Amino acid sequence: MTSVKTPADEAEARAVQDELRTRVVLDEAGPAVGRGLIAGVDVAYDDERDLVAAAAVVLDAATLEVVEEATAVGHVSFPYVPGLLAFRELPTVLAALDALSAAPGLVVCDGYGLAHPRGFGLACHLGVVTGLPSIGVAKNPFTFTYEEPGARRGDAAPLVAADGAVVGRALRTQDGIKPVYVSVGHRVSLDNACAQTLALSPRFRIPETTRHADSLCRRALREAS
DNA sequence: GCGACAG
DNA sequence: ATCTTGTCGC
Repeated sequence: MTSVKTPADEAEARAVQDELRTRVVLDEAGPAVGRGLIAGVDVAYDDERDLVAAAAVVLDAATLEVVEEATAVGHVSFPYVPGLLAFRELPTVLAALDALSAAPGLVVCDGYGLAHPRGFGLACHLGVVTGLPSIGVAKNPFTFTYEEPGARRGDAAPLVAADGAVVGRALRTQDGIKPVYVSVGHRVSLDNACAQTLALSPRFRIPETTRHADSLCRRALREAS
């Protein structure tokens, strides 16, 4: 059973990130591509009713078939503040992950990991509190910059922070389609994170894990009373 | 000081 | 994130 404390304010949230960031493990390669179980997580909001629904969908890495699904519904406990997304999403996401019958070998998050103002995005936070290998695959470049990668699937370019540090990679998952933004979460190398992302995106821009989790959390939100 | 800014 | 049908294209 894992959980995330809800900070009283933004300053406290940043302090929590600064403390937890020291626990991120970056010297492991991560699971082999195409083997084991991979979970995708995502959340949907209903600000009117103050609800948040999270979904965790587990795929067989070899076939990309769904093998298990879990959802959780809760109340919005923190506002959306760029850089503090984890405090808004993780409490419910962790509840959904806890409902799975078996721990996955990798968790794919909808957002960033190391590519973050304090080097501790959503994917790092999830990895540290669960102990599971994790990566972040975001749909937007946030505050980072990159040179346009080649036009073919698999082409990539470094994702760079304002200070010049490479914090991830802009990765083209489909020919001629806008890239996704991959960064390391916990216990996975950037090369492996990109290889995993490509393997999970054989047909669409967004990884199958995230696609399944996205549709499931929306359904869970609709069916929430 | 004023924006910009993952979801 | 969310408001949102049909439609253009492979």
